[in-house]
Amino acid sequence: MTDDQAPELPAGLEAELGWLLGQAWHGYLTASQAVLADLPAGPRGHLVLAAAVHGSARNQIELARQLGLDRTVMVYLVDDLVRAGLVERRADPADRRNRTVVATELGRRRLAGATAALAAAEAHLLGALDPEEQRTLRTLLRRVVARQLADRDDPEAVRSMCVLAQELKDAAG
Amino acid sequence: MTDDQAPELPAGLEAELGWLLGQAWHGYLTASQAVLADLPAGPRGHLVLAAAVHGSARNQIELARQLGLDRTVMVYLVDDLVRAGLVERRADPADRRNRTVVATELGRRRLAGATAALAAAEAHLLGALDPEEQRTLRTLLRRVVARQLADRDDPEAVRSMCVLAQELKDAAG
DNA sequence: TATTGTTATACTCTATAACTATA
DNA sequence: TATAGTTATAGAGTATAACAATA
Repeated sequence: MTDDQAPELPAGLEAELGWLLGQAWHGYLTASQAVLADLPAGPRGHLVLAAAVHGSARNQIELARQLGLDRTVMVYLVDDLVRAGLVERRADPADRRNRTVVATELGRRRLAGATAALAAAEAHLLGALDPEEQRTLRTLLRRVVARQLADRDDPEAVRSMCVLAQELKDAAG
Repeated sequence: MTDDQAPELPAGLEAELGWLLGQAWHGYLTASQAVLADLPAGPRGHLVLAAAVHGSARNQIELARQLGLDRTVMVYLVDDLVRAGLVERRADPADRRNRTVVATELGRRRLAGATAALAAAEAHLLGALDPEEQRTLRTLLRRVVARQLADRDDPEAVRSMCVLAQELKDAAG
């Protein structure tokens, strides 16, 4: 058992960030889908349900922006959760265009179970790291993602990256 | 500018591993696609091209297993790279079922440019972290992924996780 | 006119099965 | 029969545009 290192990979690729992120994401998807199979829309349904229980958004668009989803997929996700009786769409008296997504009592109970199951999946996924390292990984990821979200609304950031990349390409090719 | 923390997220979700991994992966995909737009098949084409240059696999199935791809998508990726003149399929005299994927001279040159461009994208993506932290993140991810790959061929691992998740669900719900 | 929610459409990615050629 | 490569097909996920209701 050489189980801590040596995933059989072409040399020079084992530290490839894209490959690492892709594999980690794929592993999370697989594990969370297996564990949340009985929840409508799987891991993304859990995300929406959790937000509904917390009640942090006044309408679906705000909810979509918070979770990094498109407003059109939010419709399908909420549809599925409504059909399962886990959330309700409530009209906003102040602005009748808004639909506030609120969790039902059943939704709250199911969220508790789903969160516990997801915790087991995450513990399994990060099983190679000790608790301190797990905290470090989450912190680093959180900072990377925070920067990303800030850049997302800043076209200048992406443009300057592409210009730099083109210069490097010209220099190398 | 509160730009280092506080991505506007429902409380309790900002440390959600699945959300963090999904956002990080999405950010990597977007950045790498922008920077590798002229490379066939984008970031995955780069992965295959890099493996071809390194010459670590004797046939397409071995290549697919190394990169964590399906053998059927490998066909499309290699097709695209062949059409662009970056790699060739060579018959293996010892076993004529095998196709060895080898890089052309043009492929080698394009890989150098693509790798440089990708490095710029990664630097931008991890710009919130200092070099030491970037190394730490890669190391932690590598260990997580290595464990995953080991588990992937071990059905017992997934099963035991699901059993534990069900127990937690029953206890919570 | 702008915004929210919704629907329809198309495109990509993925997963599966089946077919061929070799062994 | 088993394996490597390929092809075809269906499903999920995503992105875009268009539409109705409301502001």
